[in-house]
Amino acid sequence: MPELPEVETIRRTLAPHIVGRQIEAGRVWDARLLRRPTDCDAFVASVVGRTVQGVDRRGKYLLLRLDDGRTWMIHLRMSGRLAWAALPPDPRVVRFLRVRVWLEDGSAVDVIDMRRLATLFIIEPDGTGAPEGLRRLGPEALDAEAFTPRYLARAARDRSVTIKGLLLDQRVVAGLGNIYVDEALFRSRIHPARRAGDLRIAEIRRLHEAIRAVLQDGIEHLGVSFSLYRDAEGRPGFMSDYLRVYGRAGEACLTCGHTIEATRVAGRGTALCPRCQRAPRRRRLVVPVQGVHA
DNA sequence: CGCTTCCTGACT
DNA sequence: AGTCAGGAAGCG
Repeated sequence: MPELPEVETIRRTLAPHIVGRQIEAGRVWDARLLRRPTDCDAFVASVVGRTVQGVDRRGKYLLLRLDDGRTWMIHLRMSGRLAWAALPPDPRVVRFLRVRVWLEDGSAVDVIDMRRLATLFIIEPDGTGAPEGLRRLGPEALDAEAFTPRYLARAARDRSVTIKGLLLDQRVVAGLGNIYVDEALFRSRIHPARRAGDLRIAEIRRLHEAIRAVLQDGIEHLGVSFSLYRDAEGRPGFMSDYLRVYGRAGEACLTCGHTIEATRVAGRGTALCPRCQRAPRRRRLVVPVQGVHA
């Protein structure tokens, strides 16, 4: 579920409650979320007694820095939530409570996940135990030094993948997901099924700017809450009100009035305005007959 | 590179 | 009953 703006919002709302506090106890209800270590007791033992020194984010990964140099890494995937709770768990979500740690002040932090797709790792100070995905992450989408139009142009050059597929690849740029990719492509007037290598430099520049703008908008509006997403204090985001194509199939384009279309690109549900986002040139299936004139 | 899998729930 | 869902890893 959560993409960069949602994970960043969770980070900001969780940090004040957990940084500087010691974890006194922990409980795991579903070991399927544990990736390293995979054993419940071993996992609990590695966090109990630790003080959280900071909460960082890389792409969609949350990184809780522990005082022994290790890192508790959480990826929320599709339906995961991270919630700070000063009270007993909300009865509506208690059936989805998978992991809970108690802090020294009596509050708790819950990992809630209906679909059980979220993953938890303990990473050693030297990086041992980090998942491939974290190690091979591309530059942060909002890092103006690393993620530049020039970088994006190089990443796209000669690539036959669709531009949407390229942007969803976390090795290329870290933090984008299905919603913000569709929004960035709409704002830059680029059709998601265009081949990445076919984009002109002016389009790459527009796209780069649109990516930054839409992510900043997302953070400013505390993320998109279609159903389950909430920040660490249980509040929904209101970026949904500012989406221009995602979730608006069948409605009128806010720019030109044409009906927003739902299709499938890069294996994902995709929303676009067929008038504002010009379709890719059809690939020529037949080689044209060679010249007949002398 | 695209397709499948990991899960559960909501919707058609 | 079948399809789809905001993610990513693993397969061929």
